[in-house]
Amino acid sequence: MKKSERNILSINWENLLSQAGYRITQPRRAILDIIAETERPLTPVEIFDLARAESSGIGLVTVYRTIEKLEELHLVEHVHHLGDCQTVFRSSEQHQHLLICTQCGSSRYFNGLEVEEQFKQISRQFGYQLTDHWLQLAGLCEECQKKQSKG
Amino acid sequence: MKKSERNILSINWENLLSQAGYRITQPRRAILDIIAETERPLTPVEIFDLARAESSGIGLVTVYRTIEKLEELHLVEHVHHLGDCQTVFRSSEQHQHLLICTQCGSSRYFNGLEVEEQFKQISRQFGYQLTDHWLQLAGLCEECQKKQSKG
DNA sequence: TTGATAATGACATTCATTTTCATTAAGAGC
DNA sequence: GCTCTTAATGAAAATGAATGTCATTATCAA
Repeated sequence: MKKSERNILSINWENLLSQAGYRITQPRRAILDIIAETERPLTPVEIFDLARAESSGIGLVTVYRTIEKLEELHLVEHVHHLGDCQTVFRSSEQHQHLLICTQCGSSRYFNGLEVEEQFKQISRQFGYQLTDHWLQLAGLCEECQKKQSKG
Repeated sequence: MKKSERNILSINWENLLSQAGYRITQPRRAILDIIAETERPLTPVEIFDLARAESSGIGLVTVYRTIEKLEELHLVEHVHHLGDCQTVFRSSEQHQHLLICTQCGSSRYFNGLEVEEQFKQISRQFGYQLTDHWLQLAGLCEECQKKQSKG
């Protein structure tokens, strides 16, 4: 990838990693770029393959370690996709929920303030002290709906 | 486990497996019993260990294969617990959502008809054709809240 | 420019899951 | 109840993701 093409998001992540005391290295840069510019969740191995295609010599271990740090800084999060929960996608700014296409994997966040209020009520009703919730919607995106009706 | 103690649910599952053309074997029976009578999600390996404690000689492969069939008949489903999504829990009768304790894992289903209506609206709004949703709440159950305030 | 050390990648290891295959046993048909 | 087909089994091997180890390298503060 040419420097001029680099994603603004990934440059921003570099600054945040730097501020957190982590060093910015070539392998790390390649991994950041890939996650930042991909519109769908990726597995560690997928990131590894993509990174190898760009700049050879990156180790899978480095991918895991970089994901770890990005996760620690809440810049990416784990996501459900096709029965796998190790896939990684960039986080949204606030706490939001994911809407993911079952066909192409393209994903977007949405705000779910109304439903979250209901979650609290439901938990109270059963005597649970709610600490966390996991909500993810899956369906066909507009693009894939078009393709399907054509094919 | 004595025959007289066998879980009604697991006997019912036997009939459904039978009707689907699958044979009822001793190992299968032991696995059904364990899943049916456990009030929290279990990993395949946990089921394997429990089954071995009861009747020795059961293979881990058999556990995987039995889970596969139970899942195919929608009698169990995969659940999120402690960063793992290979854990298995018995399904509810209708489509319901899971409320799981982060401490002891004890789980229960709840009805979420109101929220499901909102999911449809949200998807429409973004042009997605909703096919599936994943909702899971996590928190402390009443028991674990008591223990925590004591300790 | 230098030096402390964070980060790297190759390699080894662990562990869950899948595949293979010879043997066993369920259960339908007689 | 007995026989026979074949689904199901468990041991062992294979796979593959994730983690641990360690000598070498490269970042970046001083």
